Amino acid sequence: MGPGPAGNLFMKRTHHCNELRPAHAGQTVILDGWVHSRRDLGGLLFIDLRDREGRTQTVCDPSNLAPETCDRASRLHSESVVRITGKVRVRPEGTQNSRIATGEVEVMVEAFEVLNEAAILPFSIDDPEVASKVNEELRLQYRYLDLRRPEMARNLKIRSKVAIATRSFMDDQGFLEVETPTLFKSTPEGAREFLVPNRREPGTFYALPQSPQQFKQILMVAGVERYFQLARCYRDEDLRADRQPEFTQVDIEMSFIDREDIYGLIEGLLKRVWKTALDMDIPTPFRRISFHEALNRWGIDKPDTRFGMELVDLTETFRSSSFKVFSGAVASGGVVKAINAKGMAGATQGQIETMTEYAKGFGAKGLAFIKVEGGEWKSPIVKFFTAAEKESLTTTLAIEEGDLILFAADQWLNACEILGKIRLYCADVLKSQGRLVIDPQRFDFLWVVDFPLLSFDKEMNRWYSSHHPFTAPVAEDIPLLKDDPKRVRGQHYDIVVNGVELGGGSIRIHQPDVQKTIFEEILQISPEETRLRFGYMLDAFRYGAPPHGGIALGFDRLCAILCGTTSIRDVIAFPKTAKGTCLMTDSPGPASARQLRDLHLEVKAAPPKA
RNA sequence: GGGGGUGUAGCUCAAUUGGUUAGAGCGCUGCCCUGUCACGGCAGAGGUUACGGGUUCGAGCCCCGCCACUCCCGCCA
Repeated sequence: MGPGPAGNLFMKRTHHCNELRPAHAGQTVILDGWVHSRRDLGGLLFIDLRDREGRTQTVCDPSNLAPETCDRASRLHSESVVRITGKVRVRPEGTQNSRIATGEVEVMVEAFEVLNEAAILPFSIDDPEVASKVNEELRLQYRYLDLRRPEMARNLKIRSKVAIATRSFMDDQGFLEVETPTLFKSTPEGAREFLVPNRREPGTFYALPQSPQQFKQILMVAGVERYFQLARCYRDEDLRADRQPEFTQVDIEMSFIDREDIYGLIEGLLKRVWKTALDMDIPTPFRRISFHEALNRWGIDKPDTRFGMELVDLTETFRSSSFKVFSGAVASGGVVKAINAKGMAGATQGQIETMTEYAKGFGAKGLAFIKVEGGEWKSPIVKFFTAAEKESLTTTLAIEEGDLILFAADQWLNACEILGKIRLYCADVLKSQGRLVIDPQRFDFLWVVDFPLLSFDKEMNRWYSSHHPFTAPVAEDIPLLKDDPKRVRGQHYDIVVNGVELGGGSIRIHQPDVQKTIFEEILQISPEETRLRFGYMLDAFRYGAPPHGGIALGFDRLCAILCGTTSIRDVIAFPKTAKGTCLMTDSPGPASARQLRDLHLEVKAAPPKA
């Protein structure tokens, strides 16, 4: 054995595991890392050493190494941490491995030190095929092992690069990064909040912010002019693949600007991010689509435009049809729309049923469809159609053998949303059958604009803000506010990529009279209540508020898209499960009696069994 | 709160219509092996079929309950 552990005490690694090349041949190096795999040929023994950067093959050759050392090496477990000292050499002819970057060389082990012996692993992490299929429950419990997998390490690296690129870009653009409190106050609107009891005054609570929305507007009044923050946000709502109880936003606000400034800024930011993370040049400016067009053509306010199957309007075709389901819908002010799911005539009973359930979820009675199979239209409703109606369908929907036509006859918004949902379902089915292939390198960015400022709540019989009450109306629509609120467009915008809502924002109201109209006349909130809920903001706006606007991007979703995953859990180091628990730390957990007493809290529900 | 999916060896999965002692690959243990890189060969250990009930002569499989993970709806201004 070479230099003992004592001799190595202050010797650090000389290279990382993705660094050595033929040019290093002859050098004595020290590598630190994890035992990725071990191949014991009886005499020769290969140990692949892995660190964050990559892998290097090391070789124990019994002809120039003490038997005792070889013996110790042969008993190394996977994932033990070792420090290896040895001499770099070019691999013998024919034994190079072109699949790893260091595959032309190897390190002849002279000595090694076990820094930490790994126990037998709960799951293997050296085979990406197997590891990627391991139950997520186990991966989350042993997250530190999961994160060692090259794929997860890559995701962490991309996330870091994107965060740094964002800060660098925003700095270049003259923005200040300002931190805002995470101990905030409870606000009645919006998502359910996490509450933090206040020890100093019994019965009072902080709330964790759903977003820094109010602080960033106050910062504009404070004269910051250009603010951004990678802000942690908290929402106590049920989880999804793309929603965690705590998540990160790229939060941005600017003064003295209009919508175009935001579009240009975000296009520049995303250009920089895509270049940094994927070395891709994305074309700008992005396409802009009105809310109305998005619903009308794709049936959703965040359209995935990477494939067709667009909605077609058939209202005029069926206005006076003898098929009362269609003509009746038109007569009561609705529309008839359809999509052509090309190649889905073979849809199973179960698939048709799933789609029918979607339609029923929107209040429809059923789902009309036509399967074009064997040269004929197979459908329960086609017998009601005239020759002219069939002719019109064939033309407008470009019907061919193998198509599946799906109809919605309802009020415009509902009909659009039904088909929008079904369109996405059909795309999923076709994708799983390999009949719809989307280039993973394709990114369809677009702005959705001209959202309605207000929506009507039928049950409460009143208007409410589609976005939030500080969203400015489009200037030319302000006269409509009192007479025709429905037609007022907000200066709100969403940025969408591949059907994912990446972020949204708006130009805010900075004129007190418009704000007063919105609160008191449109939203019907009393001056007293307005004062209570938004008092400090309205106060701030009295002392010189610049016109301003901003946007927030979902940073986790952004990273997920860049990493090619659909679950943001894959780009968060320590995510929560769908029930909001952490399987590694076993949180949340009960509080001690002492803690509760200090906080003046009494727990009524039985604590979960310890 | 509601609906769907999954749960069998450490991991990934099998197990015919409810029928003998629940199998395979990887991993693990032991032995052999000097150019492997998913090394190879031989042998071996390893199971409360998530958990609790029920039906049955007999349950991994059927029924009821429950737990965990996951996807979706509601929810997320």
